[in-house]
Amino acid sequence: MEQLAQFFKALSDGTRLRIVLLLTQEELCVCDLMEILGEPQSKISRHLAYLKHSGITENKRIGVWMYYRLKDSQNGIFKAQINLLKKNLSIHPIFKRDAEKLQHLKRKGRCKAMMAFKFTHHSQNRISRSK
Amino acid sequence: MEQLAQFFKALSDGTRLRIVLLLTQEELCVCDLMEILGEPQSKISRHLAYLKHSGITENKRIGVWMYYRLKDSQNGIFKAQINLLKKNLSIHPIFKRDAEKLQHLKRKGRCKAMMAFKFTHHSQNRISRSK
DNA sequence: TTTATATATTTGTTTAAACGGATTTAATAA
DNA sequence: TTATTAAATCCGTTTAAACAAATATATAAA
Repeated sequence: MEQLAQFFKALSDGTRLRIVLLLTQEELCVCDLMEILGEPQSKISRHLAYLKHSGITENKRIGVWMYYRLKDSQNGIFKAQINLLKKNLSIHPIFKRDAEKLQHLKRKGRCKAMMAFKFTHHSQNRISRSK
Repeated sequence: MEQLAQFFKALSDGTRLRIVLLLTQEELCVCDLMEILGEPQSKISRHLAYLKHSGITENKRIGVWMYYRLKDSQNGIFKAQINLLKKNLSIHPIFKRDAEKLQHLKRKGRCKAMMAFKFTHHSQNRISRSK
């Protein structure tokens, strides 16, 4: 009960809703989300921490980047509610725009790729910085 | 967007979740909800006002009683989310218990019927107090 | 009219979030 | 080692809710 209320509280903020909808497409790092949402880093990080604490997301570190995704072993009710949201919000202007920005970002190269590109042009280091 | 966030904020409180789930069964007045949830009047009223303000419920007065129901012309997304909740929460102990209490209340007579009963035994007034 | 009842609203207090900007931490490159 | 970058956390302030208890309002009964 408390868990369910907390789930809805996590969805009761516009920024978090946008993040969750984007994460239904694929896992993303903080800088991807900063770029797509146009919000400052501390704000994105704070909301991601809130989503994690609410049992909605989980994350993994890859080098300097922290990737967030919807939690695999998520509560079945959570999963169903989010799937329904995804289905119904595909035409909503804001979410649609965010999804398009994500596609654009993928085409032009995400933060990781961008950094790698930058590094290859400043030095002879490998593309991947993974540990 | 803001409307959607507000919808989820309305569902982010245990008392309001219980009220919404009960209202999926039928319209109820404040005293019914007080009895089922075992919460004080001001708390029930406050949460009902919040749900109304969030576009989830509407109400009508019948005599002294104010009946609340899920808004007929509700946002389609809201309706879908609530339907899904209803479907998935029928086995949840708290909501199940609330639903049972409601059935019991209907069998033994709701507040309106109780008051009418009381009045018929103290005077010769009609059962219905409706204007 | 006065009285009783159902509900709404106010009051005063407490707690949770939200925010931008600054700082800290962790990883890696130089 | 130092420098750089991504991300987390802290700081100080502001706003929204939650609550119980008290009071106000509306309706209908006596």
